[in-house]
Amino acid sequence: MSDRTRKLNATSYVVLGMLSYAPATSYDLKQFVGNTIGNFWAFAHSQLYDEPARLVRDGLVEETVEEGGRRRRTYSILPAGREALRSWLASGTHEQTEVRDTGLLKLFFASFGTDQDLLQLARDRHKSHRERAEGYVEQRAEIVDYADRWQVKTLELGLRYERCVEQFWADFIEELEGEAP
Amino acid sequence: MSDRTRKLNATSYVVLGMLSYAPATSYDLKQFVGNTIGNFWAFAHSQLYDEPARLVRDGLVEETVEEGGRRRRTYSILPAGREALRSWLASGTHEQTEVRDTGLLKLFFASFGTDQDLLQLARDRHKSHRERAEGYVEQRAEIVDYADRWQVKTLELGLRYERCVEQFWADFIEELEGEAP
DNA sequence: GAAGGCATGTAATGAGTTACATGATTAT
DNA sequence: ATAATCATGTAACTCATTACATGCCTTC
Repeated sequence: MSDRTRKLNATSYVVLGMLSYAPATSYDLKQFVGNTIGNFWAFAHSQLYDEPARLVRDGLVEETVEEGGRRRRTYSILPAGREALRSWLASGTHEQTEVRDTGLLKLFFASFGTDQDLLQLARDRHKSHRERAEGYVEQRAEIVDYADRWQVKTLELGLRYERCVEQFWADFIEELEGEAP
Repeated sequence: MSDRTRKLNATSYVVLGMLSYAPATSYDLKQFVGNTIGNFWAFAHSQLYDEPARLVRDGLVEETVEEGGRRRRTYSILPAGREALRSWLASGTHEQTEVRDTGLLKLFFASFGTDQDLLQLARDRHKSHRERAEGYVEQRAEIVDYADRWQVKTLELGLRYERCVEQFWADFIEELEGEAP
């Protein structure tokens, strides 16, 4: 364990959490993240190569290198890592949720564009949120029988969120079309 | 205008958008952002010092330095900057929305914590989203009479989102309490 | 056996965060 | 006139994004 304890961030806990299920390579992490929390919180694949290396340096994870071949690196969580995750889960959660939505930014500044732009934006966003909601429904059906109960719950929150935003844009399109028929 | 055109990002457009209303110092930007889009997409104040400087380098914004005193720097948008904003508003929007919510991450990994942690998490998150929703209601009342129409709309989306997530956690708390009475 | 995609990684750059510093203004 | 807070900025560090590079496996 290194003495200078770095402050862990969200990426750290995602990696620790994933590794709590089983040892994994960076590629495994990438796959798992891509199908689950990557839906709402995206990580570039290089982050999933960098972060485990940092956790090794921190003494929370250990690395075993495949003999010969491609010398792939597999990461396993150490007791200190499990402890870090537990203590994070037990700590208060006061950070503000961030919703990074380019569509919202464009709506905010829509006065500097045309009416056409805005209508197009609303249609794009409506479609995108609807598709994502549908994706969640499928995903839920696929995993509901065997996945971790809380993972399924997470998906349900995602679904509610997408439905809500989808509805917003639908109402908004209607409002716009009512004005300029 | 510089020849190597950097790819602008969300921060860039926020600054360009704000400056489209009127010239401003970094501090002005910080205030405006803090009261509006900062609610869902936060920017550290240093970003609002760095980004205008980059936009100057890009030839999209110009800087005038106060004579004497604190030599404060005021930024104004140039025609090329307005054009960049317009063209962004006219372009398609296909980026996925990111919802960076620590609560969601903790829910996802809740199996590695205790039931108590989870209940506490649900209560924290419920409270936080409720308060934010209430804040939006007030904010809307304050600005609805004079603010830009689309800015108000943005706030409405924020409000719907908060209500939706608030409800999720409320239902979830009920579910948990139903199990371990 | 060549092509295409999956798996694995690194380097370079750019951006974001945190901490530090200090000048101005207001309130007591 | 001192404290507190607002306003203004920079430096150091960490993190994220993008591009590059290439090995391995499947399929045709």
